[in-house]
Amino acid sequence: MDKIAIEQKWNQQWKEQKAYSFDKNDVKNKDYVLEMFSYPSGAKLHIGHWYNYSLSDSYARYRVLKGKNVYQPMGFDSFGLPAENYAIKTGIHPQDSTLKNIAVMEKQLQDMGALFDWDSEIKTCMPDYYKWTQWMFCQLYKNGLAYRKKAPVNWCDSCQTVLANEQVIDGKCERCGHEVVKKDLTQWFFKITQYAEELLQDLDKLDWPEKTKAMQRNWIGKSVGGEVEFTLENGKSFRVFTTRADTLYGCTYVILAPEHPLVDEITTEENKQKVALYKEQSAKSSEIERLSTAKEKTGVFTGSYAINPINGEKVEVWVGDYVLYSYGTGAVMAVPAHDERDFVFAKKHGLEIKRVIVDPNGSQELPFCEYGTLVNSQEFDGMDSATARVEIVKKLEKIGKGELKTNYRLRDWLVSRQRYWGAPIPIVYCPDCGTVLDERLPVELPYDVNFTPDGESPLKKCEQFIHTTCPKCGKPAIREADTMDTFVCSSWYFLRYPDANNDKEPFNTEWIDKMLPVDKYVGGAEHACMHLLYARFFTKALRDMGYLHFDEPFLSLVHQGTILGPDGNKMSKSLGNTVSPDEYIEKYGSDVFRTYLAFGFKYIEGGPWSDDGVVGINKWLDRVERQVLSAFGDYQTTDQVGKAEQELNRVLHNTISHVDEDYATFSFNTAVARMMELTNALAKYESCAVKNKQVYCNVAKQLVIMLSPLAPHFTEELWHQIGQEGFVVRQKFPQFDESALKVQQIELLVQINSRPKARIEVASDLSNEQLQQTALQDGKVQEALNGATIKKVIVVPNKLINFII
RNA sequence: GCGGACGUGGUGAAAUGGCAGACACGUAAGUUUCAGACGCUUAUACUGUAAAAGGUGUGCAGGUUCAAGUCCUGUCGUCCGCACCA
Repeated sequence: MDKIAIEQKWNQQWKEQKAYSFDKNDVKNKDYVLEMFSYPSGAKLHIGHWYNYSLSDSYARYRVLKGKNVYQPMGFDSFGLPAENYAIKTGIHPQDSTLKNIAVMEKQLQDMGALFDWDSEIKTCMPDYYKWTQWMFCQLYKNGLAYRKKAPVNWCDSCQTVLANEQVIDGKCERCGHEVVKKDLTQWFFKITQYAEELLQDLDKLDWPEKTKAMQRNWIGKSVGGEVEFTLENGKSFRVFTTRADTLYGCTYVILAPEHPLVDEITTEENKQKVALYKEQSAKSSEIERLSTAKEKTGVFTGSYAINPINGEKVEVWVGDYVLYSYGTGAVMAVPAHDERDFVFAKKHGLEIKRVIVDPNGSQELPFCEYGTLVNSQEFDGMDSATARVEIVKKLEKIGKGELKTNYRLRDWLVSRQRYWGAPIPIVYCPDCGTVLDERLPVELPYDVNFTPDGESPLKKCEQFIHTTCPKCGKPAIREADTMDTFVCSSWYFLRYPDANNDKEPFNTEWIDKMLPVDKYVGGAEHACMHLLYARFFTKALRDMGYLHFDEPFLSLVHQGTILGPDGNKMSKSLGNTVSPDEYIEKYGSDVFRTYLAFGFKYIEGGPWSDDGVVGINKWLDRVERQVLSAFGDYQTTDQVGKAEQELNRVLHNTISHVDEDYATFSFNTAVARMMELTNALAKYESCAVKNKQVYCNVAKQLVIMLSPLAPHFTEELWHQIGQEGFVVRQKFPQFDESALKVQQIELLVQINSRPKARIEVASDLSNEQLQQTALQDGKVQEALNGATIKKVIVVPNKLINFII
């Protein structure tokens, strides 16, 4: 068979005759299989795309064979920085390059032979989509989940622009290598922190890789503790957050972050210069430097004192940049005896170190950071740390100096970008009405814009865009010039797919309540704390607004592994280790390539590219073709079902049960191995002089069906060559018959003291006693036993018998 | 430092606690062919032997078990994520 020539034929016939399409009238039986949509940055599909999309499609096809009504959409995440940067470099407009890339990728994805539902295709850069992305912004704004505030962001002085976090690599600009600094700018945020607890709790409900769940837990970073109020001499007060209130009696000083607003207020005259200098220095140092654990702990004394509320002791107030203003309260109580950082700091600056916890193991060493028993803590002496960390806060609560408190490391999501190629933020600034939401959607992104970076949003210089009228009062007003992070677009696309052509609303609530959640989501692990977290946040926020009625978007998640370059490094143009799928597709066709990707790697692990096995897969498919055609050819037949037929059937059903499970768990490599075994069994049966046509043809047919998820064109062609009706995708996955696995004779391993000694042929239905008798009669066994006394006999049915002597 | 995963032939990799290396690639020999390609057959962990028998083998060291790649403890190494989060 010319595997390449038949591809176009079947792609066309499938399309024309609607070989498969999702049935909207059978939603109860729906199976929403989704792959993370792609970013059309390059012109063509790379190996990673093939690995993700073709094998997820194999899973989808498997589910169809299992009788599910599979919905598998496809689209493009088409806003974003790469297209804009490409435009800056070449002058080609991002929209032109993006749409051109999409056209090529669409063609390739169609040729792949996947079951994508093209009727619900999405392109996030088109107004009919981003209109609703803007609508999402409006809903979040109206519900207090979108707000604007001044915040430090990544700034590259050389490119004169703000950078996304992803663009900052080791503290440097990805594009020019210039050091990135923090700059205070007024930015838009989404209040994801409001959902921190639920985002954490609901992870337990999800069938996701443990690692991904762990990463999200870590990212959300819940810590339970208490806030303690310290009063200053001037009467003002501030709070610190601590998870170790049990060590409060050991607090010998407190530290404020340099950005803490109280710093200037409380610094005494003689310390002013020193503190100002320190603040300036820490502001200048890069984030990387400041957060480095290796960095020396620096700080200066403000000259002021605060009162420890638990014992009235006067402690020094310091400023130190190892305290982060963005976490907790931006202030920390220092307990040098029981915290490593405070210990180092106290040693360096000659501050008091006071032990209040004793090591249950008796060690005198400091710092001691574990739980222990309290000392020097008045009425709490003798109490264990776990109890005291709660009891001490409770006491403070009574005197109004503290409360139990839970903190999260998760920060609100900064969504504004000073960039052109994104969805405009639907906000208008009116001289009279102030900040006004603009619900005259879409707020269209203008085409003619000078997007050369100069430190300002490109849209700011676009007169026709920036000048508008106030939606409230109608007077002239100015538009927000920032666009939204592309992660906003991808935070809800899975909700749009099932209702992609709805021009009245982003989606119909009743309909997506039936279509969602996604049953199987497949995509890279790199999105663990970004896309996957944002999408969960959107789902919960929309649920609370009443637009949908489920809690989680993706019930089950699979990460495909990464295909690396042949040298074991990540494929990249700069390393020159990229491998193009095209040459393989041209030489062998997409089916061989898909099947090789299935067989050559453990799906969830990936690994370095090697094409050693491609030829082998090509050979195997040729073998399959020969065997299947041979089964439907001419030979001497019989109606008898003898040993050979039983054996062929046994292998068939063994294959069915394994392949079924393997497809379900994305273990494509072992599924192929089992089908190779079946092919070998067919070859063996072929050599029989007289054959049972019915048995033989049936096995061949079932093999074609089982193979079809991996090699759809090839199996379709075979299916018709052997005179079968209808399309393969409309067949049923073979039914497993356990009784076919039974054989009359089995080979039993005889062990003596767990050492293998002999193998004997026995009937499979013997009782344990009969087995034992049979085994003992065997010459080799007798020889090995040599008359010894048998103490114990262990029988593993159909496998082995073990004599302990 | 914290969290997650992994460690098996020349290579990709298999193994519900039950014969480690399935299935392939590669390699070697044979066969088919005018020849090559393709196909087919056989062999292929290490050691040992004329051949057997035997012995040793899943990073390392222990443990549980009749039986451990698999379970437990410790240890070394690799990869990934987070990291001054109070």
